[in-house]
Amino acid sequence: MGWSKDGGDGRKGYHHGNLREALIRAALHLIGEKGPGGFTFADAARAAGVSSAAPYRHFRDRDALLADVAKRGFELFAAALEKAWNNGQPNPYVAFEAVGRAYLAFARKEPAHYSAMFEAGVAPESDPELQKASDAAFGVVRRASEALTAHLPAAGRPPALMMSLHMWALAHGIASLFARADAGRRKLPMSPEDLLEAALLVYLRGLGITDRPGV
Amino acid sequence: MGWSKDGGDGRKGYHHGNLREALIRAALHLIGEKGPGGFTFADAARAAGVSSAAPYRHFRDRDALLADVAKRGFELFAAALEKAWNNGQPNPYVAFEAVGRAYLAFARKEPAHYSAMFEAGVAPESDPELQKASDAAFGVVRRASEALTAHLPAAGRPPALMMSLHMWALAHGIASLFARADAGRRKLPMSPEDLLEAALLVYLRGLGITDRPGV
DNA sequence: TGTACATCAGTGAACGCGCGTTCACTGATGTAC
DNA sequence: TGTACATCAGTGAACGCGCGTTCACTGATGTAC
Repeated sequence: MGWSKDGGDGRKGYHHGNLREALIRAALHLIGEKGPGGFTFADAARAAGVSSAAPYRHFRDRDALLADVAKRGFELFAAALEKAWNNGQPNPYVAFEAVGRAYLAFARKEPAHYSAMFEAGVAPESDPELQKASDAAFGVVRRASEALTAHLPAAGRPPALMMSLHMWALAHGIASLFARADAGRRKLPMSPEDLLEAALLVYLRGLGITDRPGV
Repeated sequence: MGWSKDGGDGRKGYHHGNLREALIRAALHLIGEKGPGGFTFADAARAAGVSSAAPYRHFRDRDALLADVAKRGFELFAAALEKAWNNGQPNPYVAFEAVGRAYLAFARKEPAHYSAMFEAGVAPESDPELQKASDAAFGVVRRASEALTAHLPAAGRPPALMMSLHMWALAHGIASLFARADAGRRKLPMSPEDLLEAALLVYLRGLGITDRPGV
């Protein structure tokens, strides 16, 4: 709807004006509706109000468009996590919880980005920019883990890398099983956010982080 | 290969003999190669050495076949977890770890089943048998969690349902991110099994389960 | 300021292809008597 | 034991459809002078 010929996208007659952006938005819409598999180049062109040959001016093929969607997704994701982390304010414990909630919120609010990022089979190594964006997102979790474990006695301190992988996997598992938008979602007798927060609480207690440190 | 006309499947001339099974095996092979999206009814028929109209004698459509694959996947999955749990022997702690390893092993050894179960958008509620098989698999984790928490003082004892959801999400997250077979797999500086075992260790310590109980 | 020209970003027609699905059909199998 | 018949599980030809991709083309835009 929004992106056809007469939409507010700056389409000016023969030239679209911003077809690249319009195609990406169309892709997001289609992926959101039918999953990463049920999105075609031709469909995206149609949604953008343009001939089926036009997308080739902007993307090598369908996979190139998908990779671009994944890349942008990781950039948005990294920004959302970074914002939630908020430099560890007011304290690392509270900020870490906020990161977890931001993770789930992203999966729920941006299902198309999320599935392009994690379920479309796009290899992060396939594109340096994609890799970079993906690393940036994980980097937030990693730094947050480092901040949280920094005050523990060095002797039994867990590796921050390991902790961040645990948290990433946990959040991803909860998002994939219980917070996804499509029919595959499992029923849950509580909110995904509560489930994640409870797990975080137990996990941190297991690490010896028993209450809000610092301030 | 194995399932064409002259394979060892009991094909006897005009009648295939066991086309239903052959189609399911073909589907598993194709999903394993190209993902749940990249599998077609026509392809499955071809792989089974049969005309493209033949599958309609056994499955209403493509989705019905996919649902069947998911159902069988859950049945195998439940059996594998059950076997690993081994009635909590030699003790619940060791047995629980074995369940976690079995979870990852299944995702790795049966990628086609796994993605049909969790990533193909098949709704567990769509078929009572599918739902039952799915519940059975989760039931193993749930019972294992109950056995592990049984010895804790009733006062601060965590709900076994919550614990089992945490473990399920954790194992699923690790499997999805790091143990999948396709291009989407993330690199990991350790084995998925080690990562899961370490997380389990921390989590159980957080619950107050500090060492192997019982015996 | 106007004009000529290069470049860009679209068109639209065409192609081959494989998929899903239907249809009347027919070979093989099982069973009643 | 043999035969007639019903049923089952396939065939193969046909259809409409949408996709991906290529092609020569052309309208719009920007710029040198």
